Amino acid sequence: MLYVTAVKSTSGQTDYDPSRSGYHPVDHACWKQGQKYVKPYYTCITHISCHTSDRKKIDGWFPVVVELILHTSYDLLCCVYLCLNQLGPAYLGMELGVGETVLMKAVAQATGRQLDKIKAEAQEKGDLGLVAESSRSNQRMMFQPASLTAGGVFRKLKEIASMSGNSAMNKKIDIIKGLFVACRFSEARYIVRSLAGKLRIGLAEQSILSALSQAVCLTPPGQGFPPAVIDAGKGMSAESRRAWIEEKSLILKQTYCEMPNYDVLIPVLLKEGIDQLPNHCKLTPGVPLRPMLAHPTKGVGEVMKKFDEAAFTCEYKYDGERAQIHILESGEVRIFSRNQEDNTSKYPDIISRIPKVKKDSVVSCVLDSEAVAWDREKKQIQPFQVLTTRKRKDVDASEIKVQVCVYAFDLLYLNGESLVRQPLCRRRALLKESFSEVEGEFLFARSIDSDNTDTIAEFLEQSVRDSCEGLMVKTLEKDATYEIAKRSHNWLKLKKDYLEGVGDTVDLCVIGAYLGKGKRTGTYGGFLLACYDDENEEFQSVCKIGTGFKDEDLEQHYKFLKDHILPKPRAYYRVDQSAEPDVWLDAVQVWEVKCADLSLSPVYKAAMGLVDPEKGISLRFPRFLRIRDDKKPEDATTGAQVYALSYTTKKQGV
DNA sequence: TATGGCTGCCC
DNA sequence: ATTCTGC
DNA sequence: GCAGAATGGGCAGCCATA
Repeated sequence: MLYVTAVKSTSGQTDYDPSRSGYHPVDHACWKQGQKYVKPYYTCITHISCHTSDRKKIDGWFPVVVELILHTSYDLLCCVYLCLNQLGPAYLGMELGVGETVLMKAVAQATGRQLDKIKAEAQEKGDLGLVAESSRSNQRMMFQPASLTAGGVFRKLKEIASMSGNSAMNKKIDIIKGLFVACRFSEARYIVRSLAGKLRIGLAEQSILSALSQAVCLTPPGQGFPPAVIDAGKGMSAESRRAWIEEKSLILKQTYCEMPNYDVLIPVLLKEGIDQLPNHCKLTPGVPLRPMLAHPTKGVGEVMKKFDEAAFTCEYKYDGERAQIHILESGEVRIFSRNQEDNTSKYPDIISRIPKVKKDSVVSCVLDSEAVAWDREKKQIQPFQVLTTRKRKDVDASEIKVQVCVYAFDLLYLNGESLVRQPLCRRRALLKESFSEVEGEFLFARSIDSDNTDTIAEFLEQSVRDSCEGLMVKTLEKDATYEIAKRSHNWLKLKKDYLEGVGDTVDLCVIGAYLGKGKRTGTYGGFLLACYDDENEEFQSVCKIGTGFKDEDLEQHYKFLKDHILPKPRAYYRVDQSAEPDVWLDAVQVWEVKCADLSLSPVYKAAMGLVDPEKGISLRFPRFLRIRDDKKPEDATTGAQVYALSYTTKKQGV
């Protein structure tokens, strides 16, 4: 028999719809008393997508949570992970090892269609998930496979992640094909998106946490079944109800920031309740916490306005890698990345220097710092691009070629006590009391506590001269805690390239375009840019660009450029195969583009031969500013000018 | 055993 | 990383 | 201002394949 996965409409698949008004988590659940409770996969993710606003998505998802609270906490955990598209906490390092390419192969095999056809259709639809959903499986089944459950899908994803070694890819593809065969409704769409790493349901971490809070507030766990209280907010005014949920939500969010592990959090939330959560899940050395991030700022004036009268400090913004260094009571040291990945085995050199930089008073702590490449001979900071060449796994201290200096700027935990609710001035004082500096190994981030505009502007200049990216600006007392849940971007960052009319801009010619995905389906999502090399009379690729466009800009570009499509590239285009665009374009328009830096590139061709026989120059963080209608393609920035920019400003990668 | 493509993670 | 958009 | 989703360069590590 031929099993057909294609079902266009998602309506009418079942009466189950937790997002409809008047939904009752007992009476209307997709489960009847006496049955073994199993959460179907499609009821976990599918229906969320039909909601338009975030608020509605949360409102639509929370009944699902309520239902799960009432039944099995394991399924709740699976649904949370599925909706977040995570396999587990980042520091456990589970990864699928599956991307677009492998997925397309799997879709092609499962449907018996040509890989090229799948590719083309995915480009046209801007979503491989939609292709999988609308394709018929060619798998011949003796029996129709059991329908997918949330737990079942989650276990399969973990199984895929666990595979390594010989022919692992084929085994992964087999599992994916097995999932496709069992897909109903629009499940294949979400399976594919999960595997591709972009769920795009308009609901992510913050909304999940909000929905979880709302659910445990209104339907407290642990009531037994059937529950006496379904809506604990009944009778409250809409306003006080909202405020109450918001308040409880902050508890969950703050706890999550300090213990970002749902495996731990969710069972405790269900057993102990939201109020007790902070008593059971605390900031713990050995478990990474979410780091404070910074908002970009367009100048000292904006900093002054944002921080108003509050006292603040300006620190160098070092160009390295965030390193959250944990010293456990046992003496063990662990190092985590900005995204809570475990980098401990990457930095044996940092670990071995901890005993000499920490004071004896320190038993346990969590440091916030930046690890920066350091040239020991010249005693100077090295560019970010040098840092990235370090080995990442199981590094042996004796084989390290790129040394690092740690620039510490915060202390979040000390000797059994969390400092995240302390103001920065106190945390910084404790940091300086607890550690001593060693040149080239461990230093405190350079800072000044000044509110003088000129002094700050000069400090910004100096930071750039000292190989930094600019400044981080942080209040010292007012709103100066490290409470990520209250404000995750509580610091300001000030870089020269944020200033209007300052920083490097180049005028580049559009020579190709890439078809957009997701919300950019139907227009170009990115473009290939080139400089003009007057020496060889050729256009040399410099970078791709995909940000800085208003929606309106994208529309305009699409309409204008469609009349300049070429069947094949001009003979005088220099483009690496790996950057080949979906659509070649005639060199007719020049764009002004801003960047933060220049880099030595194995892919892009600008200034090739000038800077290196094999490598060209590319841009770091390129973004679109505007069309330069006043410039002809031959007036674009030249390869020589790009080269000049790279060394006159002592740009780092080059 | 060497290489090249893909993936995930830094920024 | 940067940037834009809807709320 | 927040949350989410578009998109950038470039590296090591891993796997498939020559």
